[in-house]
Amino acid sequence: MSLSEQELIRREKLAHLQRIGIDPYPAPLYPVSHYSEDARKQYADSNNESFDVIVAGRIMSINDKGKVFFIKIQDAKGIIQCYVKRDDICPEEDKTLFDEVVKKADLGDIIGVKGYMFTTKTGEISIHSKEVTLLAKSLKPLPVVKRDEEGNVFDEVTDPEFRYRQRYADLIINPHVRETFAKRTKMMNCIREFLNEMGALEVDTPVLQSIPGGAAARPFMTHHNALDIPLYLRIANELYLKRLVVGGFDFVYEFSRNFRNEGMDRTHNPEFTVLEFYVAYKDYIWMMETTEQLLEKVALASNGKTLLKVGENEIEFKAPYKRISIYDAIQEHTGFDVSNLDENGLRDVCRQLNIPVDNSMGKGKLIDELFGEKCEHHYIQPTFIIDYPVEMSPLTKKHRSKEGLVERFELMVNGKEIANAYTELNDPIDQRARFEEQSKLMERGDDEAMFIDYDFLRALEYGMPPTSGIGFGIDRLAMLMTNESSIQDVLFFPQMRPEKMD
RNA sequence: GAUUUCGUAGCUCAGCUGGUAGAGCACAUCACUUUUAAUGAUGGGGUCUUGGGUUCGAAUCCCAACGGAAUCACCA
Repeated sequence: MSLSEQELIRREKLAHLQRIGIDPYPAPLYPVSHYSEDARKQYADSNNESFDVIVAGRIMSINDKGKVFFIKIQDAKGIIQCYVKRDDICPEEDKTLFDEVVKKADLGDIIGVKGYMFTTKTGEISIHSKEVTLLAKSLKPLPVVKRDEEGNVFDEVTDPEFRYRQRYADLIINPHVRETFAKRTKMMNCIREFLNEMGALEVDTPVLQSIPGGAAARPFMTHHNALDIPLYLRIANELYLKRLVVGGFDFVYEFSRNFRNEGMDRTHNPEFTVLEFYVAYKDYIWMMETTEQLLEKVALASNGKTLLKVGENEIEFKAPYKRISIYDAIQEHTGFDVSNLDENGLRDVCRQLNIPVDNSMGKGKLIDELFGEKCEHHYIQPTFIIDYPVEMSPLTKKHRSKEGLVERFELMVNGKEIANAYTELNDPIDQRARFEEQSKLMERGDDEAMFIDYDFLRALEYGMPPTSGIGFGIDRLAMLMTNESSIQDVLFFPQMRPEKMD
């Protein structure tokens, strides 16, 4: 690995510091007293009455005026300016500290500053430094992003490859990235609070599964050496949470990292997070109401309001949301009433609408195609699409009154599915028949059809209470709440092709 | 996986129809004891992603590889 000129200079500085006895990576704790923001606020709140502070952070800008330095350091809460005067930090003859630590400081170095709060001539609340300590030397030059008083940003680093591969650097130089991830965490905390208050139990279920169930997708495969068996990374946790409902936990939830071996794009990453929760003695109508309440709370928690700007659109998360059956949605956007059509009739409609079809597609898949191609993208405001045909929902209970349908809804927001919920199928005989139906689809060449999980059927045979369950795409929800258009921007470390390091 | 497009200094980018590279910031040295995109002076830094080809001559044209992005396919 060859080093750039700047990297060589920094390494020489490091060696020099060590030669003169200054440890560039000291071990003892540094007694930080304030975060930058808190110090500034306390100072302003007390009518600019000074007090002592000890702060620590990364040097983001250095303004060298000779025997006076203005150094801006960034900590977890913000940036604060430190005024460093040579004769203040080195009142005696010996000016080593100033000459070696302050004068030779680099952008990116982490330092600690002891001093007191004051306001500079130009009116900036700053720290008048009395002592400066090098806490960690930075050897790699950080991209320099400058900002002026009006908030204009100069030379912003926007290269996605740099930002995703070196997220640590992205987080240092792009404050809005830190905000995005803070919002994501607020959102998850809000969901936890909401569910915990309702009496839910957060649980962990297996990631390594011998039958990848609960969804239709290609799994990642691995191998367990001791047992000498293939194992799959989970594509969903649904069947395990239902086993827990059978076991007597009435209300369980899990933030499940799922893995699907499919393509990657703006809304898909091979590993992604789904919140699933299951509530005994409820149905999908109750679940719609709960979903509305939850999303309204989430919007408030992460943005302080319910009307959010998402790309070109303004989306209102205040409950209640519109509900429309999938057949009505298809009729509305295509003009075709497909509610009474059989497989061949549906295939005909698809052909008329120029939707490519093949013979492996069953009735459910065809309806799914129609909705996906012609309807989905129209639903910008939160909308529940309800009452799906039984063929595309092998884990869902049959509709209480409508023949051939199941009690299921998907929540569409900004033209994308963000949640999927059922009144869960708890009839073990029916469930077995549905699995067998999937088996036939698999034989027909549908590589997304579900495997039969006999242990899950055994669990249902003990009796599962009537239950409603839901899965939320947490990454997509985070995209909505943070107004990001790519899943890569709401994942700290999105999947990338490995970099060649030589 | 397919198509389109991009890949020049640590960063952001120029470099027109081929004549062996420039700017700003950053960096180095100096000046300046309240600056703020500080300023002034001087200076260093690039096998132009990699490998082939065309040509007297390639950052520039052609082919391939590698990496990113967008669109499509698969999926959430």
